[in-house]
Amino acid sequence: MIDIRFLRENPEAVKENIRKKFQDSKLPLVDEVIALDEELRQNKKRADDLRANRNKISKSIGALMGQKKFAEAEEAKKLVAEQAAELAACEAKEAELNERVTNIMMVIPNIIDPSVPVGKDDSENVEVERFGDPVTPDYDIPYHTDIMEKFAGIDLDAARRVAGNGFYYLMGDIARLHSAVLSYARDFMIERGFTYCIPPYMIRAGVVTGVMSFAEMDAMMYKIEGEDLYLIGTSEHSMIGKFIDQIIPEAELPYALTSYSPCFRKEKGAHGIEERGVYRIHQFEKQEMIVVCKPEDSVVWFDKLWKNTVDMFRTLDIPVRTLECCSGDLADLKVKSVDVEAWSPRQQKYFEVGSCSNLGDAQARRLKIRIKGDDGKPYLAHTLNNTVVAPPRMLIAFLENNLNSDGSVNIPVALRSYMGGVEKLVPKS
RNA sequence: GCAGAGGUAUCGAAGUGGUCAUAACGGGGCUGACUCGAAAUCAGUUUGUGCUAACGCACACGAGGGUUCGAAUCCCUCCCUCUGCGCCA
Repeated sequence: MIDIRFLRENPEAVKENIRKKFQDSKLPLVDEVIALDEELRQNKKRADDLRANRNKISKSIGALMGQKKFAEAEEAKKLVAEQAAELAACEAKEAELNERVTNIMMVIPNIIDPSVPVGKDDSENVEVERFGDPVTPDYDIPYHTDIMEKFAGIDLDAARRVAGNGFYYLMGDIARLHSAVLSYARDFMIERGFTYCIPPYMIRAGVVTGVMSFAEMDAMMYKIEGEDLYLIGTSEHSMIGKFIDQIIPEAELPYALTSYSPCFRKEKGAHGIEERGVYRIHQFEKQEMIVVCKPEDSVVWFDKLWKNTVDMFRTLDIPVRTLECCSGDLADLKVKSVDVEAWSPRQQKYFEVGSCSNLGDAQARRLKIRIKGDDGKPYLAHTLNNTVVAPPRMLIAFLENNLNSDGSVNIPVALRSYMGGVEKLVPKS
């Protein structure tokens, strides 16, 4: 959500931004919202004047009653009654205009960073940098569930009976590997100065609508029957929700937090939920990082954030690359975003394991996350978020890249202390 | 889950239908005076949002409705906190 004052003063810049995102159908909304906003302000002025007048008269009634001038008080009451209908009409109009303006502002995309490459869709995303050699071994890399099954590490049949498609049982060494990766990722981020958090895994509707659009909510969120609660789709939801309506003293910033949570997603309409395995599933776990900072610091934080993920994957001997989201593929709330992708030797391509986003002040404006400056004036914060690691999807990359020709899986040095000291996992069959 | 008490600015807290609402009183913060400096003392200052060229005006007393000329105050619904009892990892 952008500042309507900015839109009012720079309609051409907002239109240019819409064109860059290939959303030309939204172009008329700019002039429409300017006109509606003008009408809203005029209407508001009139309503304010009517309220001011009513307040004035009401106050005088109090004085008249005190002096026992009841007849005059009755006269004054009539004056208020005369304008009551107009005020009611104004207030109804105000509410309606307000809603229309907000609805439009919600779909006007955030102003993208000048560095974002212009492109129509995900096919035009731009590889930024590769880290590590994407090696292709001379032996076959099996499908990830087949690797897991060699370790008696996954039971999808039982999961389907118990919960349906999109769920999994991880077992034995594979389950331990899953927990080890999360524990390692947690400590990795703590060492880099982030504060570890465990947030609520359910949030109220009021928080949900604050952190995502209605369409996203419908496609992603599971609702608890009979309660005003939703299962979180990522800890970002409850972590950003933590700051709703807060005015944060400047001295406390930045908040650099790393949070763990299970994530629940309906994946309604998403491609791939039918695919066998743990690539796209209804439930997974994630170590996340989020930053709330001063506006001038968000650009620097953005680079620090994605580098953390790259570094973490490199310590686990997984080749990765960063892929910059082009203008057309960038979600409307985001200023800039890069995906971290891991190399899949089986598929001979990189696939997404994390996403780093700078939301600018758009999320803060919706959620009223403000900073109190030294001069006492509050201003909007900037927010960022990034995936540290999200297993079990991450295990696909881990297993494929650390698999040996004999079917054993290397445990990188960094992870060994979390795996009881073993250097490699040897299959059971 | 039941019963009782409560939710007012940065904190504590008064206000229970109008002349006590930017909000008493107290603490804290900031500015200044005194001081070599500090403490103490004294004086001033200290909510947010929207609209306005400005003066100002409006809105907000947990949230949302209602009654009223007028609501922090009365009524309804919901949320949260505390205390006790019950239940429970």
